[in-house]
Amino acid sequence: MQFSFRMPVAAQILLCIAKFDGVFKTTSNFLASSVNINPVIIRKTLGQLKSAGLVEVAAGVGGAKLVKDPEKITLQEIFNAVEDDEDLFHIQDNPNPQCPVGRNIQQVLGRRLSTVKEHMLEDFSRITLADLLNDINNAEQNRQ
Amino acid sequence: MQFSFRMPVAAQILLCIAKFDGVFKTTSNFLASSVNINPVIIRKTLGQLKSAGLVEVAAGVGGAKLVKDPEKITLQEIFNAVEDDEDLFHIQDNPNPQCPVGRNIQQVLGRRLSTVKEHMLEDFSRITLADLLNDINNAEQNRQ
DNA sequence: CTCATTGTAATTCATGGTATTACAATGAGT
DNA sequence: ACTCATTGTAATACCATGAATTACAATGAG
Repeated sequence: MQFSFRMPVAAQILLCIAKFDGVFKTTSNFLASSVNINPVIIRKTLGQLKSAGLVEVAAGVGGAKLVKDPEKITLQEIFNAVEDDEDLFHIQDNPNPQCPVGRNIQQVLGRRLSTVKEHMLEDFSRITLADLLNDINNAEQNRQ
Repeated sequence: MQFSFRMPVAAQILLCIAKFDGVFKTTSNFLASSVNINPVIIRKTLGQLKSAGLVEVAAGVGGAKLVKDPEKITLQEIFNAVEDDEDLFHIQDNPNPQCPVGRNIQQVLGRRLSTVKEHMLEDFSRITLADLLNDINNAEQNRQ
């Protein structure tokens, strides 16, 4: 069990936009070929990133641009842009109200797990797009 | 997108076993009625918890018991018992090797995200079954 | 031996993520 | 104004997986 593609795809999209800014027009087809995923998924994701105020997309002409500096874009924003705001874990909806464990489990576990999720988001908030871009550039250098 | 029932169910099972120790025989049917889930799922989960060395199950007779004190059982153990050891996020398997972003994204994002997962597991390791049992008992008191 | 229970396999069902097709709307370039 | 590549979005199909369910042999105390 793991989270879906969404956040990693969104991150890769933003990395490409940042990396190829001014060099290539980053259309959904261009981005799709980097990620190796369907262009429609790219457009949908770009729409979510646009709603989150991270990019602007040129309808008609094509291509996307960052609205904020890579230093100002965190993985938390990216995560929130493409994932619903829901609990980390699915806790059974209808536990037995007759059972002292069942009738309290949602509240008890829910509280504990929401703290864990908050910490995860804090971790994400400390990772910026600039960090990732740096990582990519370093990895490219080491490759040679 | 969220994690499945598994870990919360496993936690509830262990809580019931701890809570009803010596009072009721905690068969899969008994546990299933507290969680309100199919008994087969309970048995499968109990099997995983047994493999992890957290409980012992009386085949034939029925009923399960904790092998360790609730203070010694952490949410991390429970999580690892029922979830595969895999990355937190699914990162695209076949990114474009021609693209400088595509050919490095797995390594770069993977490293960052595995750190986040480690932190999550550390959080889990600080929550014990005894903590949850306490939470349940407190919630029960406040209910009156 | 009996019988409730476990362990496990097999099957079905439902959900949700991803792929794909299709097409109207957009808007710079001519 | 027209063209045309591209976006935005709906609709549909497909598939993987989690959960429910059925079935039954194996277990082991009484």
